[in-house]
Amino acid sequence: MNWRKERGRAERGYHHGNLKEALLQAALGLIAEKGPGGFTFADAARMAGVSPAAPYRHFRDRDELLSSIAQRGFEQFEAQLTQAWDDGRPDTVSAFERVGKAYLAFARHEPAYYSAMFESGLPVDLNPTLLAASERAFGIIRAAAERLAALAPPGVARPPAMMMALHIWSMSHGVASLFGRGDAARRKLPMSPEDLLEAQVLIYLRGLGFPTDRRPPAKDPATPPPVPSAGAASGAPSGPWGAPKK
Amino acid sequence: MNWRKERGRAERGYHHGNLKEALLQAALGLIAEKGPGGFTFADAARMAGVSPAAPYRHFRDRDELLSSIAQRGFEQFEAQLTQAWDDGRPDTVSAFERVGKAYLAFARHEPAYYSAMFESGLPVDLNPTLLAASERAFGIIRAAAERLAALAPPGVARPPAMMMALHIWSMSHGVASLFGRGDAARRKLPMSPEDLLEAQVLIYLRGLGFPTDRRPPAKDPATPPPVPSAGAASGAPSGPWGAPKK
DNA sequence: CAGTTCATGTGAAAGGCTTTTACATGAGCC
DNA sequence: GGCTCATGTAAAAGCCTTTCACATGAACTG
Repeated sequence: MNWRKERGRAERGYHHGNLKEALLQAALGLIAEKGPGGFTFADAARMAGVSPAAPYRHFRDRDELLSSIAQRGFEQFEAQLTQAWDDGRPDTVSAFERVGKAYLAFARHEPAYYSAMFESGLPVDLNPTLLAASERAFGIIRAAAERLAALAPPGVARPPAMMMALHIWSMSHGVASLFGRGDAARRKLPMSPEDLLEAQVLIYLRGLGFPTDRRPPAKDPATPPPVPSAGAASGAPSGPWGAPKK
Repeated sequence: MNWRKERGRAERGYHHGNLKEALLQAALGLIAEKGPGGFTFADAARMAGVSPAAPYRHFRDRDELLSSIAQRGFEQFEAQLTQAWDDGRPDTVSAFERVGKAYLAFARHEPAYYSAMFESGLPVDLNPTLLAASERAFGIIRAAAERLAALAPPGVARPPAMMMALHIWSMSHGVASLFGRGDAARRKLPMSPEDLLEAQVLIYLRGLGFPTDRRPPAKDPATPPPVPSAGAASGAPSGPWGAPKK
């Protein structure tokens, strides 16, 4: 993948040859460890072994670099969600839950992208390219919600898919933002973010009339389906429920 | 309240007299308009009419000022939630929903506090005072959840209150972060954040077995209770549901 | 009331970051 | 070989943060 960086600039020659990419990678690393506010244009340049002015040949300013990272983040995000959704296979409900897990997994494993996308203060709405990428990612959730809504129990009126999608997005984003990051600066939980979100989504779907006590073909015995509303100490590997720990 | 600021420094004399407070207010304004990252220690000093070094007599550094704002924010937040909860009057469910609305109202009307609290990248967990304030605020939600859990329908097993509280917090925070801010840099919605959250919470509660189709004493005819799961074009003043607007 | 003390503010300076501008280098192309 | 243009450099201006020695004056003390 990288084939000619990270060498003393003596061997590098005057031209870097891959600076734009090197800057993006450097910035990604810096954001991961110091947050989107702590990242510095000059630092990225230093890390790539070029002068502080060199990055301006590739990005108008610091914000444009940040936008590029957010852009790329939304693209990867969309790819992850698409893969998780897998067009609803093997069944809509379990694929839907996979999407939720993928959301959390992205926030956890790509904190730098996630920060750039959602916490950098970038005006997403004012950047058409970025906005489009963001909407493509949300589109996956909406498509999934549409398929799910079509499955709504026969008797009841069908829930609006757009609303469902927004609800699912809010839940995922809320859990991810408050508890889902790998970094230390988050709150302690009596259960994993994944379990928290899964229970929440199941309760929500049940509220829409979906039968969620399904325990389908038991295709994966390694992950016992949690009992969302009641059973208390279910499969959660963490501490017991109601311990306030205050 | 303020009684001797905002005058040419000629009249002010050598000592400001109220600098700490003035700095907090200035910072609050700056954060509101430029985000927690855009706010500058020097700007706050200038706005208060003192030299750039003066703030260091009141805050160890820029981060401590930010922490103070977050701290104050959590305190106000707690107060708002407490008032909204009103110890569960007149009935637990409607008080509960008022808490959700108060969460959104805070995010919307106090964007500067909200940013400092949740988006400034401050390590809340590492600041005991801040952590305590944050937990006091969350405590209101937890207390409300506990009262609500106690009301769970008789037949079913009682849902864990802590989990409910975390779910409600996630939903509120997700909606507020994604759609709830007054500033421009957020996404468009086919409905108000308030309606979106209310529907979500109602569906969630129904999923836990609560009867949510209650239409109580109709104490306030001005706000028609939305039909959460179905009826589509309910009382929402915005556009129709399913219009993707893509 | 005079004198002292100490919190609070000032000015200057060091060091870093951002961004611009003129100039240097060399890769790709006749 | 010589041109051209993308890419990098050096230097400089301007702003921010933070520190340090020093100034001011409000409050206390006798």
